[in-house]
Amino acid sequence: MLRLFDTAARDLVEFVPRVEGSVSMYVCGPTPYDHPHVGHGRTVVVFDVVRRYLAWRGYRVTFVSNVTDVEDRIIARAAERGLTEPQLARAFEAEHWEQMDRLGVARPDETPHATEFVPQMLALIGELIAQGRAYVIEGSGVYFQVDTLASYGKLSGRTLEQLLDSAGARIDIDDEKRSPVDFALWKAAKPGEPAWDSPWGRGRPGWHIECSAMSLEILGEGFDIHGGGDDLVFPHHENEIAQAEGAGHVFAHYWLHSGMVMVAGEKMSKSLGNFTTLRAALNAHGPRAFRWLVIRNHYRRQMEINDGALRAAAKEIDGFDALARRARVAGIAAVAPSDLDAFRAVMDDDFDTPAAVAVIHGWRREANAAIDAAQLDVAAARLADVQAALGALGVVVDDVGAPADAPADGGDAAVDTAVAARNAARARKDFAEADRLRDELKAQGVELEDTPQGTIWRRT
RNA sequence: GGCGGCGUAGCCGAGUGGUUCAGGCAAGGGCCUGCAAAGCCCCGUACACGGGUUCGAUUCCCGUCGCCGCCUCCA
Repeated sequence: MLRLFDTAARDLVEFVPRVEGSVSMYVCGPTPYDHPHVGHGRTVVVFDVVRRYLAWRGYRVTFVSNVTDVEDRIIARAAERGLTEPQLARAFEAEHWEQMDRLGVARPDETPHATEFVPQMLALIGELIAQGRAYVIEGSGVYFQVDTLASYGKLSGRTLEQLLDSAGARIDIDDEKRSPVDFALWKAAKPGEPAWDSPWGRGRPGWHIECSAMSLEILGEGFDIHGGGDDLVFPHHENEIAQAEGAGHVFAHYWLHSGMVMVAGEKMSKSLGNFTTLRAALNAHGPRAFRWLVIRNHYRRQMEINDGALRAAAKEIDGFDALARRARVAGIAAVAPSDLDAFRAVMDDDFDTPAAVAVIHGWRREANAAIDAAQLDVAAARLADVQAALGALGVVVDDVGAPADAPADGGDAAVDTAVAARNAARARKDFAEADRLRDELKAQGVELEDTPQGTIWRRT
């Protein structure tokens, strides 16, 4: 039985999909107005792991993740840079996919762009007006009237009264809105802004409407899982629910939220300016170290991502590579995994990847010990378990090190020659010469290992 | 002010009412090796603080302190 922590229920609940054997999930994707940072990287990896695990567990997964390519921040940033909104959005979206590819994040089955779903949004807004849950302010836009929906606040655990209490202090009160907590579904166009025709005048969508419209359009009524970063619970996801259910639709059944990335104890955010770009982090320590660090932490907890943590994660990955390497050298053949129950049990418990890490490390040690003891059949079985579990988490193990992390620059033949020369020196007990050659190679980024089956090398 | 989360050995980080326990990284000892590297073995009685419940609490309850998130754009 797979259990997950549903934000709306505020508890662990059994996962029962809408259609047996299938999972439909929607995860809020980027608003591409700036470089992706490591916080985005974490969220995307978290849901990639969820997706992969569900698929590994036998579900047919339909994974949708949007791009909100029309939004206030894009308009503002494009104006600053003297670019058109599409130019800016496309450039940052391209960077987003580039980094996700490096991380081994599987592309979504569908990637709806807000600008391509304006008709669906207009239809949803029309339904809300027809239901009496939205109103028009001439020259300003269309607003959702929060007090028409008794259940408003159910996801984030707030009441209308609580929201109104804090609204006075926190929200700029727009005199025209019927209530400060009402939010925009459609914003009237200002000169020079991107705009579409609508029954309520030219304008553009409000921030939340695109996700309601696109998720329902693509995945249909009552789709299974909606995910995103923790900071989207309110107002974004709360408002998505209001828009969908206010118009009479059945929205997502389960809500998954991933914890924030912290920097020295503070949330990483663009407004604080304390962010590390994803590109820089991946360049410094490699994408596998990043993914592993994310996996080492439970997805709902806040976590720190920094150089020290990434370095430690990289070392663990090295250990898996080393196992694959010595398995190859020992001539171990691939076999089917045999004992994945422990892995499945912890993963079924709200995707407890840190516990899964412990399980995998146990197998790694057993595999190594079996190689030491020349019990190759045992080693092969444990190795298969390690690789199967890592594969379910999207972690690639490479027995020659990580070419994606450290691009080979050729020169293999020269290395082989040097290795042969060193072994010749060793054979005649000229260890000074042997060590000199080894040091020379090390200076070139090549490390040697002498094994019972001969010397192997890898680039560091 | 409202809602929520967290405080676990040097660091990171799971978990549980009770004989042995996460796991990783770092440090130390040993085996292996010409020396290394890789690997294996050994080694740390930690659970913020104060009460309470209990035969017994790190784990349950209450309180205190500290940190963090959301309530505003935010992954």
